[in-house]
Parts: sequence; C-alpha cells; structure tokens
Amino acid sequence: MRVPMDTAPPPRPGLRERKKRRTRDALLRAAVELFVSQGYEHTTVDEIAAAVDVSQRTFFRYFAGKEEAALALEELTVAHFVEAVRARPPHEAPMEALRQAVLSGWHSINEVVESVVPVELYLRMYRVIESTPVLLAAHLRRAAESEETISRVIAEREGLDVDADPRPRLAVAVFSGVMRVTERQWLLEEEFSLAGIHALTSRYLDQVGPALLGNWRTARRTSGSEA
Amino acid sequence: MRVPMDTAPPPRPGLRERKKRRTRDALLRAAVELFVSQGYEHTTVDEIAAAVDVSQRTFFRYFAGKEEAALALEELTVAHFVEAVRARPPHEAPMEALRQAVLSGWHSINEVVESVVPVELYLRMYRVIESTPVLLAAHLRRAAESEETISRVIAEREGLDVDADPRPRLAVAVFSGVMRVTERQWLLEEEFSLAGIHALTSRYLDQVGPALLGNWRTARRTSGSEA
DNA sequence: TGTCAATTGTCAGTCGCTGTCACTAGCCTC
DNA sequence: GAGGCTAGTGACAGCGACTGACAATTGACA
Repeated sequence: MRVPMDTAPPPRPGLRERKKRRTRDALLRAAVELFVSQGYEHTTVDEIAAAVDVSQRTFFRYFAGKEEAALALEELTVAHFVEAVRARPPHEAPMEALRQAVLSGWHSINEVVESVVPVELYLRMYRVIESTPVLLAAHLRRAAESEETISRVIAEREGLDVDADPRPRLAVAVFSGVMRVTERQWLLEEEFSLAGIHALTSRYLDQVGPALLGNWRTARRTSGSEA
Repeated sequence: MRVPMDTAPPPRPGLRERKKRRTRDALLRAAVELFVSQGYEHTTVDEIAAAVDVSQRTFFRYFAGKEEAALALEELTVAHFVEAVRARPPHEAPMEALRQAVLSGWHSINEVVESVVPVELYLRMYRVIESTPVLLAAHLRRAAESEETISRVIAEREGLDVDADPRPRLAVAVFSGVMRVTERQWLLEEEFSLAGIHALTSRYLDQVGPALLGNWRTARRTSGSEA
C-alpha cells in the first residue's frame, strides 16, 4: 500500500529484521546438526539454545516447539512442491501433473535447501525423521495437511468443487500414498541420493496400475526378484 | 507347557489378573470419557488417575502415555480389520479382499468395542482424534504401521516377497489413502453412523478408477453436485 | 537525543513422563 | 494355614518441553 505502482524490490530489511533472521537460521542449523549427530530425543532445547548462545525462551519464540525445528526444512520442500504443482501446464491430466511436479521438484530442491543448510544435512535429517516416532507422526500429519492443499489446487485446475466431487482428494490421496512408499523405500538404500528418488518415483508410479488390477499372478513373467 | 495335549480353555484368570484388567478398563473408560467431554489437551493424567482413584504412577504402568490411552480403542479396530483381511478367501484379488475386509469389519465392529465402552463413546472419540493435532499425528503413524502389516498379509496371499515386488505395498498404500479420505469425509457428517461409513466406503472405492484416468472433464455428465 | 516498541533474558510454574523405594496383597509351597 | 515370594501400587523426587509475566535491552524513528 505504501508504493502503489511499484513492484518494489525488497528494500533493505533493516538491522532488526536481519538480526532476527540470523538468529532463526542459527537456531535451525544448530538444531538440525544436533538432531543428526546425537538424535532427536537425546537433544534438549537447552542444548540448542546454548549452541547459539540464546536463552531457551528465545528458542520458543522462533519455533513453536522442538518438533517444528526438526520439520522446518521439510516445510520448505513441501511448499516448493506445492508451487511445482501450481506451475504445471493446465492441459496435463491430474495424475500426470502431480508426477511431473515431484520430478521437477526434486530437480530444483537443491537451491531451496542450500540457502539454509547443506543438502547433505538435509538428507540425513530425513532419516532422523523416519526413525523417530514422534517426528514421523508429525511428518505424516503435515503431509496430510498438504494433501488437502494440493487437492484444492487440482480441483481448481479441473474447474471442480472439492467438496462436491471426491476425485481430486482421491487422486491426491492415491498419489501421496505412492509417494510415501517411494520415500520409505528410498531411505532404506545405503547411499541415498537425489538421483535415487527420481528413479524410484517413476518406477513406483508406473506400478500403480498393475497393483490395482485383479490378477497379479498372470501379469508376472518370471516371478524372480525385480527390485 | 503345563497341559500338553489340550486346547485348554482359559481357566479362571486368577484374582490378580482380573483386578488388573478391571483397573485398566476403568482407566481407559475414564480417559475416553474425559477426552470426549472436555477435550484431550485439557485433560491431565492426574485427572484420569483421580477419576479411578489410583496414583498417576499407576496410570503410566498401564499406558505408555496419555496418547496410548486415547488410541487404545482404535487399536482394537485395527487389529479387528487386519484379522478381517486375513480371513478373506484366497481367490479374491488384493483390492477386492481389502474392500470386503473393511466392509465386513465395520459390520462386526460393535462386538469388539462394546465390551470396553459404548459404541457411542467410541464414535465420539474418533472426532476428538481427528481434531487434536498430536492425536491425529499419532493416529496416522499407527495407520502407517498397520499398512506395513497388511502389505505383508497381502504379499503372503499372493505368494510374493514384499521387498522384491512393490505391488503389495503400493496396493495397500492406495487403498489406505482412499480409506483416509473416506474416514475424514465421514467425520464431517452431522450424524455420523456406522451405516454412513459403509456407504461412503463403497462409493469412494468405486471412484478410484475414474480418479486415476486422464480426462476428468469428458467423464462428467452434468458437472453438478454429486456428493 | 529521547521516546516508543520490539526482542530478549530471567523466573516461576504446569504437565507429561521416569526412576526409585518401601509397602501391601495375591499366590504358592511346604 | 503359615511363611516366603513377587507382582502391583503409592509416594516422592526429578527431568524436559513448554508457557505466562515482568523487567531489561536495543533497534527504529522522530
């Protein structure tokens, strides 16, 4: 409202703002480093605060809880992915748009994350999340929330009312289910890389059709290992 | 080992056992009643313990945490459902077996639950879970765990290795995704009943196919409301 | 430079949860 | 059926996550 006719580039944020951002980044980085190195449960909020040399109270002013600090990186990823869905050309069918969005999302994930912590750390954090019950739970809940967001995006693309037509939510639920299986399998790999998730994603999505069909036996050729 | 050749019917459990069971049931019932009436967050463990007139310490000897007490009923349901899947005739295709299992599972849910708390309370508790972030998170994590269990059951039915063939996990993930959407929609209904979930389940499962297909527009007839 | 408001530290307190220890009460054997 | 064994419990102390309140500090802006 201050500068009506201007696409005003962000001026300088002011010292206060910069300081705040630095504190938050430092807290987040310290938290993730501690979580990755000694585990989530064995890291106290006091430790994190001490590592950045602020009071425990300050930590809670930046993060709603320990949990939020642990999932902050992932939140970036999710937002990035939702944007990717929005960016898909309108002519793509829903499932195809979702598929392309994840694939392109993983490509550009580097830039999103690297500004806060090294990607290396980001990937390690994923394992901490998967192996820590409370974090996994919180992770799944957030995933459920983004499913709702994405459902609305899809519905809008198709010109439908999410509450009248179940297909947007169903499609997204199915897609998310597959992505979770993919993600989980990916984390099991020894040296898991961004290239790995890419390949797995495509492969698993291609298997959804066969998985839904009736007769699995006849569809198999050698019944040997294929993973 | 005491009675080698006997399918020995459970003798009497002994006074100690009976007392234990009564304490647990009382705690569970009190917990659920309090959660439903005043909310999960606003109920302290001390309150629950006081309602049954035991020490707080005793509560934690029966339940790993407040959360476990809140989800204990649901655990019954899940176990019941897993059994229902196991009980399906082997000739049914995976998705069909899952579908029939839920439907038949809902039919017999009454007996499973009623022995602990009135079904009425059980249904209300579902809403508490859905509307309480930490509970919803824990709920989803448990759901993820049972997905793994069910995947193994399905794989076994089909004579496959879960780790070699992704289809069991994919099919279950897809199915679970649909069930979650169903469950969520069901809880939104004003007067939600067991009959309601039954109808919704069938309807949504039938919509999975259409939801996965490419062109949603052409498949629609009037684009009017259909929910 | 002085006022205003945002940020922070300190302190006290609640709640979930755990370890410890002594005590009571079923249970089992002789 | 008396005595010992052990499971179940209560009482207490303590930790860690989190919150509210208030005072002290510090950037912002006139």
